[in-house]
Amino acid sequence: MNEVFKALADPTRRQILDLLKNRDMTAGEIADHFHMTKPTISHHLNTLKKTELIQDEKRGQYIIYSINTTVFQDVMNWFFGVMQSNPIHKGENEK
Amino acid sequence: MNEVFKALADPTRRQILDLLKNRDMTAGEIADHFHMTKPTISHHLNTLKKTELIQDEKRGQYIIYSINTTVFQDVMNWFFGVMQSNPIHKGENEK
DNA sequence: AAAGTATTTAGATGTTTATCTAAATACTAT
DNA sequence: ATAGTATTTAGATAAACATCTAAATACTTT
Repeated sequence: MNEVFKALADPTRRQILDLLKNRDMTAGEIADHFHMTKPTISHHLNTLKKTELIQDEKRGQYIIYSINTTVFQDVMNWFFGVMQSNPIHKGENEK
Repeated sequence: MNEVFKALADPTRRQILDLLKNRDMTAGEIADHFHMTKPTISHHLNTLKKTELIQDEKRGQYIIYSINTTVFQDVMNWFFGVMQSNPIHKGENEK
């Protein structure tokens, strides 16, 4: 879970997720959207893959990346948890 | 927005938010929950404050910290955006 | 005003991380 | 098999970050 948050902390990696939400893409296509070398993007893809935020599939000489929304559920749950303050103490902010 | 994600990337800072979701706390009370020096916690509090994930209020010799859920909305919106894949292309993952 | 408590600021240090270039691997097509 | 294309691995470097100790600031109480 900590690894997921760390993965999301980088703007390039979040942009990759934004790209993949529209359609699956090869590593090269993804790299073409950035002003960075392919090895750098490959590193970011690997970071995302390790957290299972994305998955890859080899097709011929290409590797196709796609988003995996399963892990997002967990992150969302943490957010919901934080946003539901304890009602006994809620309102103290306004004092 | 990038600063918010970077702030959330540290486990100690997320734990601070977990503490503050229950009740407001002084800097000292927060620090007592961790095996770290007070300056270190102070630094984390400052990072959270800069992103407006928390706010502080001076009361006498204490400084009371509280959570600010406003910013969480923005982060949540990003997540919702990523999780709604483009329907035209959705389903290609299963191929 | 002096002493005590709460918190932050300053400065230093070791670790992690984003990025690069160069080289390696893997597949395709001639 | 050779050449070409796609992608990753390895190794290096510089910047960012978490943490510490020591010192400073600010408030309270005697």
